[in-house]
Amino acid sequence: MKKIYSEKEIREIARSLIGKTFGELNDFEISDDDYGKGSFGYILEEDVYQYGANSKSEPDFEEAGIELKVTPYKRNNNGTLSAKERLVLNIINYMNEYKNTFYTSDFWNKNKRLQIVWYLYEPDKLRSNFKVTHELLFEFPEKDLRIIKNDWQIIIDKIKAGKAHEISEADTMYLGACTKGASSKSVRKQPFSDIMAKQRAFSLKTTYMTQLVRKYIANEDFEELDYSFDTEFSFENDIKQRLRKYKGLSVNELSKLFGIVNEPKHLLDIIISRLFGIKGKVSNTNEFSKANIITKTIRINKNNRMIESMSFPAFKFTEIVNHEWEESDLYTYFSTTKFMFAVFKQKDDDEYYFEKVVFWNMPLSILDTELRGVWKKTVDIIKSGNIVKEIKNGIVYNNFPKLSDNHYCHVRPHGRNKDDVYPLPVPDKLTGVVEFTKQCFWLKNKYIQDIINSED
DNA sequence: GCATGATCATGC
DNA sequence: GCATGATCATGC
Repeated sequence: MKKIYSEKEIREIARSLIGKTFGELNDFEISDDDYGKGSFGYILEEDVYQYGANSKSEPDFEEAGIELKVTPYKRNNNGTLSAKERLVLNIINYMNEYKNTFYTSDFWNKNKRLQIVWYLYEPDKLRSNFKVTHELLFEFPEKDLRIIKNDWQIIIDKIKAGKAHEISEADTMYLGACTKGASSKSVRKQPFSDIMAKQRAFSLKTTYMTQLVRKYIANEDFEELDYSFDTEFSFENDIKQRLRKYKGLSVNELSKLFGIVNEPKHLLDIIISRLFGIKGKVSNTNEFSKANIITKTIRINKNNRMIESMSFPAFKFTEIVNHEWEESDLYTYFSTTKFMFAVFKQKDDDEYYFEKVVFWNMPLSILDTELRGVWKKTVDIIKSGNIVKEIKNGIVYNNFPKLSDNHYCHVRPHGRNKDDVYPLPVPDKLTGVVEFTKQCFWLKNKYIQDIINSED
């Protein structure tokens, strides 16, 4: 028989879990090998709360209107805490969800109140020894809810446009649509296109969950952006609006305006921070962190050209060869990261002037084709050990995909200097070296330029 | 002016 | 000391 809990009872039980391991909470003797992905949730459902199965679109505790979630966090090498995963919520029913408004949606019905149970993930421990450490009855703060409503609408608009198969987690800020299913072949029908779309679930992004962990577990504070709540509110438009008044001001004028002395290399970055009226980096603010928005400054020279391609974190040769595409760092990075490009344009006086900001994320259609190809080629080269092409005048030429090979993406060095290396899984055939200058994937300047030109 | 390798500068 | 965003240097 189904048990009915009041909110108070739910909370009391959640509190009673703190300090216990999953091994202690589990009635049956599950061997450690049998702890699967969902087993901690299962233990709470079956052994702790014993509420049994319920109808899918209702929250776990229907009468109290509370959904139960168990989720891991981890301690990083530098001592900070992070969420280990996104928080996966209900599967998106493409055929129905679009008929709803936000407040009648399956998402809202099921997830408006979340009883979160946190456990500490420790890589060296058996899973049965993972311990529950914190709990929280979570409701979305009003400021977040405005953004989440907007996120929900972005996902719905893609379904309505017959583009459910093009939905990317990076389309939205806090509420993502992550893939869910046994494999990438888990697909389902969508209402306005014959193309089968990957099965996806609403989820709170890993970065959003990390902020919750840092706020509620580590008790940290973050600088918050001050943005307006217009009726037509969207975060991106609000940011663009407030930056518009600085358009046409030179770097020099902006430096004076914000009292920046000298001309450090990251001057543009500082200016952007000051444009937002914050002390630290824009990307460290509450909003940008939660939404996983990375800022990049772009300079367009007076001949209307973006000189430099765009670099990203270096990859490890030994790790990149061990991943399938969909679990690779490159795929993860571009399928979950949104960018804010701050564009500065050079005029005839050689000075750079603030132009605009452009929000962008990599379309899946390019990520899954072009970037995948470049990534695959790179992996194959590393695996074969066929890395160095020739050494001429002390310059080491390699076989990695070149700028001229692909309109979107290529590979180039990225370290302090060429002696800044990572180990190779296979020694280089030509030279026999067992480590090589750090490399990263770059996005081609012309591709980025097309993106920023297509706006405004 | 472009392609590609190499390196700088800052923050943590 | 290292990771990362950003930019430089050289040869064609």
